[in-house]
Amino acid sequence: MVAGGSRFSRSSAVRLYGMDPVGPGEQLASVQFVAAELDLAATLDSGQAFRLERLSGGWEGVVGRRWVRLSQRGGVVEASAVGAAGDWGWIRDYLGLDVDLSGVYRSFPRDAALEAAVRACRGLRLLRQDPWECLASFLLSSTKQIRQIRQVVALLCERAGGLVEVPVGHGTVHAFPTAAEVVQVGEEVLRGCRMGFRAPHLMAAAEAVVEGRVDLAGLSAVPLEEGRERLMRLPGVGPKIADCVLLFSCGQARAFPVDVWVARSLCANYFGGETVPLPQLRAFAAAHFGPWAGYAQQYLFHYTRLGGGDSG
DNA sequence: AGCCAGGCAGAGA
DNA sequence: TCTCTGCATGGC
Repeated sequence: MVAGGSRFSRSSAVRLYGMDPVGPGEQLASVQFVAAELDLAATLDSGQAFRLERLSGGWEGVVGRRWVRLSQRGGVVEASAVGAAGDWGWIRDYLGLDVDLSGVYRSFPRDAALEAAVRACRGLRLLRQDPWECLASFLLSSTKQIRQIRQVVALLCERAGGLVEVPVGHGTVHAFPTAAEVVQVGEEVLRGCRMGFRAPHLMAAAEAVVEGRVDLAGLSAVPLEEGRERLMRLPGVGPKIADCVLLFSCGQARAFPVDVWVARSLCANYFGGETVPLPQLRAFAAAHFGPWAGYAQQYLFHYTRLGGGDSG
């Protein structure tokens, strides 16, 4: 449920798109709620999700199959969506607001690097994303800059995803394609989205989901190592991408994806600047950062990318 | 122009 | 177990 008074305002008619519209009575609805310990900017700009774009005064994009606009003033978040927004629990889930961030901070080891990152990024939360969208997006992420991942994902949605309802006067917006839709468009279309050698990986993952050879929903209820093993059976999924999926969409808070930035940060701050092999970095992280290691990882990642620490 | 980007997989030491 | 390399593509 949403804290604070739910206020449905700014209603207006909505234009419908898609194959099976719900009906012409749907309206733009907004809600304001108090969100303690949330920095929306840090959360949405920290490279977890690639479909919410920063606009003047907020962010706009698609969550699940809903168009949404988000903004924040002080401790108050305003969310707008189209149609049956329900009790807005879905946006609270997406923003990970059920996690007690202060408790997470208290669980962290007391070391200078992490404390500096927390000071700089306080309020950064881990999103709870759709597992398929998360897996597909991070399959496309390898050796690409975040800006470029956003472009490829946008192309993919445009060419393979269905339409979602948008406010009147708004340009068309596409949902992230389902696994079945990815299979249906075929690999040539994927290559046209500039994903290069990742195209067959995405196609194979989509086929595995469609054929029921991988159960993404089940990954939340399985030990971390088991989840890794299952995901890494997919071509193009190694330890890093597996941990991204487990952390960003399966609630596995111990998952600790080590990319080039996190590796850089760990080497600089915990190994005196020497270059340490990836498996050793992962082993160190698993032992050092505790039950919320994945959050620590995201703080180090974002802080390092902002130029903080001794590694940027 | 050249190096790098939220990596992975295969080969070889 | 570690290191090296190719893989597409574009940003800086």
